[in-house]
Amino acid sequence: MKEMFEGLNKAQINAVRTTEGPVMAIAGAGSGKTRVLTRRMAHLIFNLGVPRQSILAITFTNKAAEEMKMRVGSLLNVSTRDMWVSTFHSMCARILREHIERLGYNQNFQIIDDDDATQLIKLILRRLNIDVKLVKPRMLKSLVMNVKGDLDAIDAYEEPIQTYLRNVVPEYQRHLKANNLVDFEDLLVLTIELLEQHKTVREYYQNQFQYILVDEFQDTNNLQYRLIRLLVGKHQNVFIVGDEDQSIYAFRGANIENIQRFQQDFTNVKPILLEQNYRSTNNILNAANGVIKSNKTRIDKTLFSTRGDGDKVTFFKAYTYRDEAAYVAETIKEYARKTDIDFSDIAVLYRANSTSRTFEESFIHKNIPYQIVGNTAFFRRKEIKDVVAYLRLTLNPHDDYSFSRVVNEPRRGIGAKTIDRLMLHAEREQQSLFDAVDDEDTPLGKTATNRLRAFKQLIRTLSENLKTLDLGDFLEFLLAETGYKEALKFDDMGEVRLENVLELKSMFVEQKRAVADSDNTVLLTAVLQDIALQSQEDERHDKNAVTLMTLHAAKGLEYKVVFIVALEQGLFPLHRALDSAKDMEEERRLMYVGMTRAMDKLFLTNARQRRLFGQMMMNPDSQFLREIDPTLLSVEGLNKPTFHTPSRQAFPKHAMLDTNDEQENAIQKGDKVRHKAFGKGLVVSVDGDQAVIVFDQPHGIKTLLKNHRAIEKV
DNA sequence: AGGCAAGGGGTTTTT
DNA sequence: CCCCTTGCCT
Repeated sequence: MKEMFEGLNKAQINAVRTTEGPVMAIAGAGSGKTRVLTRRMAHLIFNLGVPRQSILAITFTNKAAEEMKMRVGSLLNVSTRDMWVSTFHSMCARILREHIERLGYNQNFQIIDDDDATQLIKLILRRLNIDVKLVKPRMLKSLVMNVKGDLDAIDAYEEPIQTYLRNVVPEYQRHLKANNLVDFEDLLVLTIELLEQHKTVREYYQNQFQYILVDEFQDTNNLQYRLIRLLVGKHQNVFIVGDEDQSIYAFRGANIENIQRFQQDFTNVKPILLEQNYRSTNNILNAANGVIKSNKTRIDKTLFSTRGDGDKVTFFKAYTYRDEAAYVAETIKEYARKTDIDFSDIAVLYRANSTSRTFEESFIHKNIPYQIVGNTAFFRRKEIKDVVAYLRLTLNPHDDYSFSRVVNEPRRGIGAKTIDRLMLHAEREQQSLFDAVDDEDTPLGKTATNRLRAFKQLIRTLSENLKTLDLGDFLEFLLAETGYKEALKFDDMGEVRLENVLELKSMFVEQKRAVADSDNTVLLTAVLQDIALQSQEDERHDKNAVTLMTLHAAKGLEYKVVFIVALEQGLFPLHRALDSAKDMEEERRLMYVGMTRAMDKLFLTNARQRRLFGQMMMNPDSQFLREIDPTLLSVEGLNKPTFHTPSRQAFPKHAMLDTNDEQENAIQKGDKVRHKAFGKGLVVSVDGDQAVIVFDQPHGIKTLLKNHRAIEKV
């Protein structure tokens, strides 16, 4: 149909119509790639008669997948419910749910999240008598994830890490498999294993997926790349969309080189370049282009927009971090008052989650509705994780991980010692904790054994009731029977927590509507899978509120007005990236991603002083600010050239007043000081609240509390 | 068993 | 500043 190409430019139409063979679309920020992807799918289905289930589209988040399905659905007026539009992880879970028994796992496998994986690693480290102070479980966990798909990679690590990995990886995998658990990485690794080892399964999917589309290709990791290669059958109809300038997930194994690899591994790759930006005004775009240009390892491309120049990019430097937050809040209020921009058109982006707090406080203070994406993700809350553990235990009583999580939650007088002993015993006897409880020769006292048996009986009761009750009722039953609900009454946050837990009910209802199967086990497994694979973005609600989130979470989104805050060297870019060219380039791409989220107006802000890790810090401006052509900037606040003439002060005074200046004359490196006892001195360095000061002889070098009243700046 | 306080250590991004 | 561990006390 004609309207399939309506409103598309030449390059976009080309991207939609070039359906056969490998195609690589390089799509700059805001170049309408989502549009291209949805139109391409619609074109395949509607114009070319491709069955809906023959298309596999990979997106970066579940939310993006849902949106894509919805758009295709409304374009064609068909149901897209069972289309294969999903993230890599969801796709893998769907495939594994079908075939995982070939790999020796049970069909009802559960997916554990990162926190759980870290905990498990920690437990294993303890078992192996490795000091968790020497190896951080978190750190080791990410290494384990890195080598999982390719055990030979362990050789490349130095000692003692190599030995740790050699010992921990097999143990960790054994634990997961024994408990019928898979982690995020397993979803990919096991699917690859399945497809590589089972020709019939591989050919089945290769035949099914006649057309494969992959979004955000620059952020695929090596396993995901391998998966794509396995799935692309003889037809070679694979369409990738990416932009190396927006690759921001290297820490998670994303490999930009996959873009080059793609061109080598597939023959006759047709390149398509989408350079017209439909999102931002030229001032914003040029500012962003200026920043990204400093990256050496990239192919130069220049986005252009026909949206006009628009406003200049505003850079505001505040005195303190609170001033900065007050400025942002004030500015937002002004927008809301003077323009037709809604709160939901505005986003505040930062490098690290911890930055959000100050802004949150300021928004509360100024009555600005806001929502924070990600911070304490719903599904990572304790109460949710507890109930999920109960639900998992109900489905599989031999899930030791869930068992130990809730055996004493709420308190049942089963302490750490008891659990530890039980675990060791179970380990020796090669059985689950659930089974070990009934053993005659456990090294446990009578009281402990009785309490454990009562818990075991509780799990049995839950399992039985799951068969008969409606899922919603079952949840209520569980909360009552386990005593969890009762315990919440004594919790300060109990009411909210109970509400959170009961939200699961609506997920049950939804799942029931989506899945024809009414078997509770199947439904519950599906809900638990959704919970495990839910991403931060997926939980965004679209109420009329300013959105606060990390730059990473902003990927793929756009807002009329965007603030990028805390632009200080050391914070963004992060100090740990400063001495690595590679990391710096990734930071810069992150900045680029952030800037290109803005449609109409971009604010860049920072503060001279910031409270960080409990200390006052003074950091210079982020170097990214210097990488922007000054003619595109409108400078306000402390750096404003005319700042000292109050009449021309662009920013409301109250933004500056609404703060407590904690130390107007904080001592810095290079300052000359006078000490009551030691006389004149020169500050050579400042570390937290301490300063190293060189005094005249005979006193010499001293480290002193910099704010002490004995010291004064001269 | 469990609660509480003190102390130490680390601070990024997340499917 | 916050999280986790540890050790002491009940």
